[in-house]
Amino acid sequence: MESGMISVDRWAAGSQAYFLTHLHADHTAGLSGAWRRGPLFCSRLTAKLIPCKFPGFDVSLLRIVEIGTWHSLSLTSPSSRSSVEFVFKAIDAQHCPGSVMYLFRGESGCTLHTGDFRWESNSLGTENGRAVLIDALKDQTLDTLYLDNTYCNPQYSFPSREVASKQIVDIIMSHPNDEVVIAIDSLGKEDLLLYISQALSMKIWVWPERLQIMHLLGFHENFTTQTSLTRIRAIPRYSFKTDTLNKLNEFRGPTIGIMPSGMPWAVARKDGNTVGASASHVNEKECSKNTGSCSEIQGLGGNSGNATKYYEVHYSDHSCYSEIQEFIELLRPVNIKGIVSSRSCCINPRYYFGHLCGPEQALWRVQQKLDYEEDLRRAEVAEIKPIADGVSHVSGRKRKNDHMKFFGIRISRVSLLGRLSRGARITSTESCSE
DNA sequence: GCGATCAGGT
DNA sequence: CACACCTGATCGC
Repeated sequence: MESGMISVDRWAAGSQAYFLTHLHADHTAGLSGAWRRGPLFCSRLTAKLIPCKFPGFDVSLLRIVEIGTWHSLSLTSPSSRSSVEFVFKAIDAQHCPGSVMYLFRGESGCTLHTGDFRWESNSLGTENGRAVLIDALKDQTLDTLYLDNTYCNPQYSFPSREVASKQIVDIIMSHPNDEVVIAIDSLGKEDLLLYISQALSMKIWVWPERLQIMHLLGFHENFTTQTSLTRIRAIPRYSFKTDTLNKLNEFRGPTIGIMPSGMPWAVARKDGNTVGASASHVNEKECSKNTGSCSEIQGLGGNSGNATKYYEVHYSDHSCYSEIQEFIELLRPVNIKGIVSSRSCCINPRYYFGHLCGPEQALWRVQQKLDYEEDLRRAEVAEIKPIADGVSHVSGRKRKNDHMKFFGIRISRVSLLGRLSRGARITSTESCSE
């Protein structure tokens, strides 16, 4: 998001406030230990990880955004030089540790930036997120939704991370004597590793820098850097290749690999057709010793020689199509912008969800509001209640250096309608890519 | 020499 | 196919 005043996951000069959703590299391009361009707003956990990720970073720039409470921000309009007030709220994005979405409310309307997020139905995190969003938006129009559209295509259907975790444990248990290698990144998949560790009552090896991250995240018992203590190791994804697996197979005994992020179920091509559809969400493959390439094993009896086997299991930290659909149906934004700019048009949110957004969605929300009023039979609900709560006041007073204020605002019916017309104008000119 | 950015790979 | 992230080349300072 670039409003001229606020940037989300963008680090070039020209903004007065910078917001970080999470610490993956594709959202921190331009950030470094030497970055000094302004206050950086992020979750408490992300703030804890930043000095490790960016040594030398000036931590006095960090502004910790507590999840679930409103924060206020006063910026200066570049054109009129007058003061512009915003309030914003962070919501757990359930993507990786510390990841959040940001909901902004100001004179120019209401904007939600999801960052990367997973919206698993029936999960506690989603229940909480839904309640927070409903409460935060009340009857207001969401003018713009910046959406994690990674899997915004009906072809993309995969199970919850809980189900995928069980599949992975099943695979490991079916190889009780083998070495196990799991590919992970510098942040994320901790819940999976914890689940495996607990299910098998076994520590998991990680490389030293990753152990440091684990300790910062509060995991002290389940991980080790001693190879002698365990047969399960998590290695960087860029090290997870046939060569590595084959060498382990050769020197440490029978080895299987697990790639918890492949896309074995179906592939949506640019022409919209599907390739390699698989209902199981688990692919068993083997590493060729000579060519270094991998081939798929058809069926269970396909064991050929001593080639290393590896499994692609779809464990995703992004929402699948049906989860994105549920999310958009909840929010009914006037405008949607995908934050993932793919070469293919297969994941354009407008293509599949155009009917759920547009200016008429503002009217939809007003109708919801009218229904709500009728239910309550109270005239006062025509105005939104003050948004400050006791918890935010306490947490705000405790920190003197973070320059945050908390206050309640009242938004009248008139200002709601004012945003309605602006939303309509935006929609007629916006395209989906940014 | 360093950082930012991009291409190409796993 | 996609993700996250590596390496290496290039550009600008």
